[in-house]
Amino acid sequence: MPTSITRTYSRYSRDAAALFGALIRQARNELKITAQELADRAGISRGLLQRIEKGNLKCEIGAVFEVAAIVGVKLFDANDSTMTKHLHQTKEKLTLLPKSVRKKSKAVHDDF
Amino acid sequence: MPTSITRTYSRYSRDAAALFGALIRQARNELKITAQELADRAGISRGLLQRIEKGNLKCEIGAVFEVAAIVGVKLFDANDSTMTKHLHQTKEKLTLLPKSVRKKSKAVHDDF
DNA sequence: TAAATATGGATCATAGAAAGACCATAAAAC
DNA sequence: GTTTTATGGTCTTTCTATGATCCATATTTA
Repeated sequence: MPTSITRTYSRYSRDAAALFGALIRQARNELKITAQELADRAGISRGLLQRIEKGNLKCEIGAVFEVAAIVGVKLFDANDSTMTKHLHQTKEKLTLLPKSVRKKSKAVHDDF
Repeated sequence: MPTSITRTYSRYSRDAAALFGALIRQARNELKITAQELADRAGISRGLLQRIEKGNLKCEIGAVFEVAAIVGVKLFDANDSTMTKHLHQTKEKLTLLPKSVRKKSKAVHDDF
């Protein structure tokens, strides 16, 4: 076997993903929609949704975010501390937020 | 071209990933470590770190969480509202958290 | 200034994630 | 009870994200 690349994950990453998945599943159950329906709405397969809800770390983050957004589990809520805490300090991030579009001074340095 | 499956993402997912990547980059700059060094520590390539910092949604969530944890950008902080808010309501999630390990009543229904 | 280092981006091969079946069991609905 | 329906898991194929390597441009250091 030619060097299979087994990635290691920290405890924190595993816990975070597991909890995030559990939140999604809980929200889905409260909404009373089936796994198949949620998967369809997110544009993913039911199998992938299963892995997301189990906290599998080898899922693309886009799929996870989509599912989470649909059922209403959002990491980044406008009035939530997790993000806003970090937000008020820097200027770099302003270019990223949809609301405040800054005009660049001279050349294009940001590629977002 | 035989039907490439182009996935679509919601506005929210794109913004969340972009902001998350920006937070990582900001934290890395404040720590004054190079992209290569952070990538090495996370066990990923520099190219992947670049994409994470740019908010690319097609990255595995495990890699994103690892990087975030290293530089100290944590979605799920113990005393942070984003997670704890949802946490105090359900019992299902308790099996997931490292601290509170419940003993199952009879058979093994949970596979975590 | 020049030399060294860091970053952005592009290309390519491949390990592996995702889709799409499948089946078995579990849970609802009847 | 029976009949749907939902879920968990496995397997195979398709597709793509990742790592590696390259180069160009910034940025830093001497």
